[in-house]
Amino acid sequence: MLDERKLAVLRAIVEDYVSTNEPVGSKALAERHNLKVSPATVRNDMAALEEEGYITQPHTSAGRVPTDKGYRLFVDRLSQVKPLSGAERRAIETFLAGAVDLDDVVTRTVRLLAQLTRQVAVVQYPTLTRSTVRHVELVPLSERRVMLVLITNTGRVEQRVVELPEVVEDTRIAHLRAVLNACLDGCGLSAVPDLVADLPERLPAEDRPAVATILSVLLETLVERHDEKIVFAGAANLAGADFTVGLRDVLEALEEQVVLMRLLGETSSDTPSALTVRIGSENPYLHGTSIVATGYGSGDNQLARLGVLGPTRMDYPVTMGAVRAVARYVSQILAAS
Amino acid sequence: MLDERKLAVLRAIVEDYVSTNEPVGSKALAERHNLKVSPATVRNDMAALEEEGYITQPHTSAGRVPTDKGYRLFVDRLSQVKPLSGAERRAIETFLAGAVDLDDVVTRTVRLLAQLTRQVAVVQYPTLTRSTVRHVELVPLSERRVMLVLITNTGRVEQRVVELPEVVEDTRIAHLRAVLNACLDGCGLSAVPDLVADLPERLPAEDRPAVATILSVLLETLVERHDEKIVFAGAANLAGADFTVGLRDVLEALEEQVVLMRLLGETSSDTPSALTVRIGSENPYLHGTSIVATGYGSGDNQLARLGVLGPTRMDYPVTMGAVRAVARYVSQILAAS
DNA sequence: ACTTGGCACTCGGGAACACAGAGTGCTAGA
DNA sequence: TCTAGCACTCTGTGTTCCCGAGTGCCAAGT
Repeated sequence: MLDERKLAVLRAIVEDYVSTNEPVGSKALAERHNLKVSPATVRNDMAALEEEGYITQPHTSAGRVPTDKGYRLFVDRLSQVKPLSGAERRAIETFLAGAVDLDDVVTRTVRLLAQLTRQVAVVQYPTLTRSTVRHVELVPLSERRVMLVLITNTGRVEQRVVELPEVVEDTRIAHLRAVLNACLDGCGLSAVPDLVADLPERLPAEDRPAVATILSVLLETLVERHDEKIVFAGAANLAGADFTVGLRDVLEALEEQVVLMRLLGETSSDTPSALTVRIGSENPYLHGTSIVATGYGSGDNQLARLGVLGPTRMDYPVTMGAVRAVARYVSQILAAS
Repeated sequence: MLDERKLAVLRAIVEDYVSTNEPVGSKALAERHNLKVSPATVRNDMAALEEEGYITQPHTSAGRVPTDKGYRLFVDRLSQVKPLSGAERRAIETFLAGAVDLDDVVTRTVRLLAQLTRQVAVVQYPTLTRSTVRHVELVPLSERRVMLVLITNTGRVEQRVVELPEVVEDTRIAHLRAVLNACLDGCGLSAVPDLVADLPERLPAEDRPAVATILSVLLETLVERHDEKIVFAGAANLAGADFTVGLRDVLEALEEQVVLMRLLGETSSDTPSALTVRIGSENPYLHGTSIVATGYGSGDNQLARLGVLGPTRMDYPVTMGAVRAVARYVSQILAAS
């Protein structure tokens, strides 16, 4: 059905269209790529490709444009991820190495990725669920208020102000802190609910109301942050691009955490670090855009996802290379800290 | 020079143009607003207004459009801030009251403001400089690493991992923590450098290298966050608007903290809570856009600024009302926590 | 059987043009 | 000082026309 040359034609069409943003015709194709056949032959191949749904023409007597299906075939079989240049790799490394805390790592990552790909970059904050507790701190603020601070091994810090049901002395707070840390230090966050379940019973009865309140806030903190924050950067890169869907819709999606989460997709449990490419109508919400994403995190412990979003007409090999490289470096940074 | 009726004409032109986005002509003006004079008279007034530079016409034989100078006069003398409806006020209150921590307050505020004004909202994080220290925490992570956590009275938490020059026992860390808290608790952040200056000398000589390292990180934390983070929301609202400057430039400015900071402007020290309106070319960088901003914070302690950015052609009375109201409510929330 | 050159056909986009309508400035009269 | 009338000047729109890029198909060549 699709012999070698037809695939070469498809590849050429995708590459030309991506770089020129104009429907590509048979004549130009035969010239620019040395296909060693005449425009007429190319036309026949193009007709076949159109028949199969890989390309289409905007109007009669215009050049051809790849369809989503065409891009899909291109990504799957006709292209290979383009690695970054040495200079780019070094730039990434030094830029990310300057980060001072987790927030900073994420901010730098998202900006870097946006600049590198000239698309919109999207980064999900590392999930807490797989993190472990490094320290729990209780800071008395006033007689009946305590600040609960939770520090994880990824450097994340969560804090909540807890209103106590009754006055609790500082020494009792200190004791509770010691107990909590002895109990939780080094444990995975997902194990926390089980571990603290019988805690009130192991403490003096008079403390129970306060302890129960504090624990409920602690658990709430874990749950609330389960669906994690997502940030984006590079919206300015959308200004030039033309989507089949309106620019407004794209910007709205970017500010809607839930939609963005769906777009980034789930990390497939078997190959978490594989690149996911969603093209045009393959996307759950935003048709007309493509997404290149991957999981990141240290080693086998995948923490979250990052990727870029752009028009369907994007340079997939380069974008995929950038996403993969950035994911690797940020994983490295996180593992080191 | 400008009698009462001419001012009325200018007001009518601004109002009409803002609502229709089309140059407004003399005939329509005389009809829609009951000026009780004929179109011809209006034309004479318009000629005068144009002479003075308050309005202009895009081409000969098109209606008139306000200039920046015209909007300025409108804002200063011809309009009054439009208060929000009761329903809106209640909605703001309940929405902001649901915030769980400082991050959440800021996020909710910026979204709220964007939705309310249908413009891009910009909120600066409360500055640390005027905050006071509520607690300093040192958490031993390993033999030579300590996490420094700084908690302020605004609920802000800053953390840094400190690499120590030598092994320090936990008990000595605990002692240092006690000393630090005794020294700093309740003090303004700006006073911290002075307060810790002689600290190393008051401690055993063997601890000095470690103490010096920790203190330098602490001071660094204060300095680094001095220029504060700014967030925005509602970029989707830019999609419809037309700026004289390109959409791309606006989006770029929004992602550039420094530029955004300049746009929000300084809180004037004498009347910190006054509304600042910058129209078109009055803006330092982004000509063609207007900014309505104000300081916020509890009472006389102005913490930071917030505002909205939109096209010069904006509904100033409504926008100013929304900005003012949101600033008040968020100040209230912050004061309570 | 595949490739190639030739040829008629289609359609989008740009240039040239005319026209209606909105809005203006000006002048004369109330 | 305001108003009515009038001639003038634009922009935007609709029409027409034509060029050129690109196609599909067919017949001839390898």
